[in-house]
Amino acid sequence: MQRILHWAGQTFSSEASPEEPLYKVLERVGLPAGTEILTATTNGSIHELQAPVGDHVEFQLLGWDSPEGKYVFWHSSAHILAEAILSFFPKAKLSIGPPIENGFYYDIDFGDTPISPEDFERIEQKFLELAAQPEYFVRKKVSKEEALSYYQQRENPYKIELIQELPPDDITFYESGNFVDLCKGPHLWHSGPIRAVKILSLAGAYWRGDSRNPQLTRVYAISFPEKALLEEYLHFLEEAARRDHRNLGKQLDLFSFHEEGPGFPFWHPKGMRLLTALQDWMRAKLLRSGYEEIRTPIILTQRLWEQSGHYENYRENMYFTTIDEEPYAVKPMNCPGSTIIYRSRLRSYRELPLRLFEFGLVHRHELSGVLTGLFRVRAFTQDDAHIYCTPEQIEPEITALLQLVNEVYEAFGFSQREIYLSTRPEKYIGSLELWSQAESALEAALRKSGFTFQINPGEGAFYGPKIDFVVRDSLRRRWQLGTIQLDFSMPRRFGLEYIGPDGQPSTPVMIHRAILGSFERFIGVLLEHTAGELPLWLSPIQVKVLPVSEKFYAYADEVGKALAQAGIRWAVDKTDEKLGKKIREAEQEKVPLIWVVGAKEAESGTVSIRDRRTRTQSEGVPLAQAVQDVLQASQPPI
RNA sequence: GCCAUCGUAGCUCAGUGGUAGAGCACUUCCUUGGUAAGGAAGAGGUCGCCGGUUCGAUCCCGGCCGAUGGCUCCA
Repeated sequence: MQRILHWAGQTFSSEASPEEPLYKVLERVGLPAGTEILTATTNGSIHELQAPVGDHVEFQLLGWDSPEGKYVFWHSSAHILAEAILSFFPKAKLSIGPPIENGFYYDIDFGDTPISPEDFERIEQKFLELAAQPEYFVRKKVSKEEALSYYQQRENPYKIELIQELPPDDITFYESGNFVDLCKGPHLWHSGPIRAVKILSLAGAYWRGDSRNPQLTRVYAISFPEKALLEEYLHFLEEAARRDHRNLGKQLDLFSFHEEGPGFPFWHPKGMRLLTALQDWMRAKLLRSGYEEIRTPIILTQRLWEQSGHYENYRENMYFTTIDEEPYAVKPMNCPGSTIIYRSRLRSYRELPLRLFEFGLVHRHELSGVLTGLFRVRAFTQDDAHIYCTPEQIEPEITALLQLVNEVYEAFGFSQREIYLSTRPEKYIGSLELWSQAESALEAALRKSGFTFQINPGEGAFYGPKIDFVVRDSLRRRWQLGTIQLDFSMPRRFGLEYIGPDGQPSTPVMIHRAILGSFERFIGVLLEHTAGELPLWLSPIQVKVLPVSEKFYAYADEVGKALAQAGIRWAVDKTDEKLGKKIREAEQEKVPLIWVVGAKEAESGTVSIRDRRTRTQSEGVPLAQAVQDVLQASQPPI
């Protein structure tokens, strides 16, 4: 039978019998089987190189560049890692070891002899020795009894549990070297291409992700076909660490965290300048887009949260207090407050859509172990809004919202975006008719706006479908920011109504939406995206004035006054240091514009500008013109 | 909350069973300087908190607090 192979844009063909393994076919036509070519797909599913070709005709051959190649590569690496670990920890019990987005892990019960980071080096060395032999991955079909008795001998309850849940006629072991593991595959033909490995970290992980189960040790690692690729990856990790917003927050004196309030950020003066610049911009933009601003109380009576359903479903994450012997709760969300304003008087259909936004400060009790800088905090300010509209208005509202979201992300240079539409889950409230109307409105709006999006079937909230927005930063990391959620539940729970043209009351649809998500988290993302080099319009200090010596303080103050009058954020450095030192400090502060003033400038009423963004200098710019230039350059995007 | 690792000066970190150090920052003095660190002196720590072992603990042990990496990527 004739087989067709696709590799690197070329097509090859060869005769092969069904029993012949795929790698033999490759070798016959002179392709780099098992070195550059790691695996293959046929009809969209992975076909191992060592597997007989069977009656498949067409094969797409895949290397390191493909997700499937990496998947197989890392899956096999997990086996080698387990083998290497077992050589030092013979009593360790394996559970599962899958490939992940960046590398792979293995969850292992180390019993009484725990692994520590000091063991990493010798395990890595052992790993490379094993991989270099190389080890061939051999698939073996075994009976359920065989499989069970193998792991009963080794007293491994995890594998036994897994086997018991498997169909009896579809259990496979993979052998590689002296190592055997229960595994469905697929794997590399052999370990030869695995030439570099790094054990990254240890973490606790519950067996099957359930906190009632025993906790295993998860060993994270990553492997590569070239040492240079590992180096590159380690550089990426270093760069990510350099951009860590927690470090930048400290270095740039923006915010801090303290034992006195774990998970509650303290905003310093420069951080507040950034936060308010961001909020001012957002506020102006929303007011221009047909929104009205509201503010609702932080503490509200517990009865309200019982009515909204939060008390029942979200109590674990809420803070409670007592006022005049009555139970109250600190708001974890802004929506109930918004509905109170909605129903504060009778509403007409003529008012809809009613768009109310609130920069709402919410408090949520997050588990202590999940707190992470500004990314996961216990108090944050959402750029929240609630749109009350009729079912017919959903589509135009979503269309307008998509445009708004687009403009906002574009303003920060988040040009790579992913959009997800989540549809009706199994458990839902509201009528099927309303759901399908809403889902098709969301989809129609997305299509009309020309955005590419993915559908996550059944992933919507029980109270309505939603759209989620994910951006990629300059290091290509993914961040979920905005969300648009339709809500059929809350308007009913709170008895919201509007009077229609026929004089009869109807229930509005509520759209919850946040674009940045929370200002705190967004600032964290923005700091990592820009490595702290914020755009001029957001910089806490836009211009730093550096007098060459004490003699020019008076002129520096004059310059500062001009900046202040123009509404530009500025600072002057009056430390007793030489100019070089002041420049260095200002550069490390990541100030976009440095204005040097000395004898020449004072005399001629000019400034000498050092621009961080263009790495250029221009001397003798008249003060008035320099101020105008900054004003113009610091205009926020639309 | 659970697991692992960590917690020494404002920051970054070194160090030891016999009550502690560096660089930067800070204060003072000298210096009045032209595009990424001028010089000198000084001040600053109950070595996260509580308890235990010890003649003696920052160091060893336990608990607590906080931080970091993880904890629905399922053979």
